[in-house]
Amino acid sequence: MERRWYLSAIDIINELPENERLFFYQKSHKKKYSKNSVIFSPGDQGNLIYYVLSGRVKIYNLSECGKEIIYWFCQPKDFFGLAEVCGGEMRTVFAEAVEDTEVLCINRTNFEELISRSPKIAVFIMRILGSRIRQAHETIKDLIVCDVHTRLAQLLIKLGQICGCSHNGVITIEKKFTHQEMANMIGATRTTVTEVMNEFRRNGLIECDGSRISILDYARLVKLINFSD
Amino acid sequence: MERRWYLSAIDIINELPENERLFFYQKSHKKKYSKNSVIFSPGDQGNLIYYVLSGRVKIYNLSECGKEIIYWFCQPKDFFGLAEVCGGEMRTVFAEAVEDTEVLCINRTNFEELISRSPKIAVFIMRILGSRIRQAHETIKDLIVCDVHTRLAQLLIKLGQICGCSHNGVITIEKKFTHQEMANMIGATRTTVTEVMNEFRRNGLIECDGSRISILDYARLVKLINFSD
DNA sequence: TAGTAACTGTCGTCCAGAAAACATAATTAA
DNA sequence: TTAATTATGTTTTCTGGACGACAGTTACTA
Repeated sequence: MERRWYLSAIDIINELPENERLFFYQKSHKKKYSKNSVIFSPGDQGNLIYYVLSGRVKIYNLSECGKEIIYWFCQPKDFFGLAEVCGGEMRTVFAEAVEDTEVLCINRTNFEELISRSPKIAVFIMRILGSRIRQAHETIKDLIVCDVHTRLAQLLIKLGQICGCSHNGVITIEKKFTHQEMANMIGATRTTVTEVMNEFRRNGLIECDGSRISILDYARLVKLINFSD
Repeated sequence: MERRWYLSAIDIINELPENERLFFYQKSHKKKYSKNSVIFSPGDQGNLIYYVLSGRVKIYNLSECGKEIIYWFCQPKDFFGLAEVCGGEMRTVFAEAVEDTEVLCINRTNFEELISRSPKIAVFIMRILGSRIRQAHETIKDLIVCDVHTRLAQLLIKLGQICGCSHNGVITIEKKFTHQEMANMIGATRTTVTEVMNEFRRNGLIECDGSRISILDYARLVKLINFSD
């Protein structure tokens, strides 16, 4: 199982040789976005790559009827906005700061210069893109073959891996995701998520206390995934 | 709307400067696969990139219960196997020749050498990867918000764009896709696809004659998509 | 040229989960 | 502190489309 789900697979900046790292910092500039502000929207020209320094960014889309589909959340050390930059294509998704967020931006020209100076970066970026493709494929598969129970169990496990703290067997997810957000991550309705969460709780798989979710029985949650479908 | 759907967005080889193209040919070697042979499977080490010369390759996955999920078909001039190569990761999908197929292969080392000689190639490849990500995201959205009618209408339009011939208003898809294959492309069952195809036919949207599908009323098919959801 | 295999057409049955509609917390703002 | 949001809990109805089961067609292949 891949560790960092919808996130980039590697902390590229810190794996870079010293001089490339410096060059990256030189060529990028810092920007700040306050909570709930939109960083880019579908239709915008995709000329910037973003690297998260602090905060959290939601990558999502809206259907014609207003339903939100969340593809992933970006945390510090993640890149976003990569997919459209090389062709200068239009954005097809929204990026929105869900907390006050600081990012580094680098524009297309500088990015391409960076690549030509250090092909190693290109390879890193391709790894990130590759990992995103694999993730998206897995999501497609899950939407087709798994029911909501399974998708939610999977989501909990993934969230646990990304932003959970393990403490004698119990994994606690501190960052609060609302049922609505979880629903939008797995393509379900809020009500169904509420129901299934409570079912999981009644069965002793998880425990919810206001601001956090605890995975009590990781093993059984995993089993739930494998024996579905 | 993007023209070349699940396919790569550009004919990279022929956009390349002469000497890089030659270098590409030098460093790659030709392989042949007969119809129905598997090129790679999940779990294989992903050390090769493939470029299709002739034939057709299906990129797909199988769920635990044996259901096939088709991500795309590769045609001549398409790359596949890109996503795992830069990290040398394991394959997570199947690639299978659905016709007798000839490909050029290039291994990781040579590929990285190629990139370092010509950063332009890296940019091209990133464009392909980016386009795949966008496509995958659209598929995810469609699975979540659209019903089978809409997804099938969309599929027909896309197939028309990729392998259709236009002839005074009628777009004919010569390449035969079975209902089962179409179902596996949109995450539906074969029976439902059969039913909806017949409904489309009864409504004068399409016409099926043995080996080909004709789109009679493209405009109405498009309208069907936009007024759903 | 039959015989088998792979597609297509059509029907019932059934159920996961969407949709709608409220009631009740729990936060946030003012 | 109180109003106004925003999040959760629950129940009831309704339906798209999966699933299973066959019969009829077309197309390989031997």
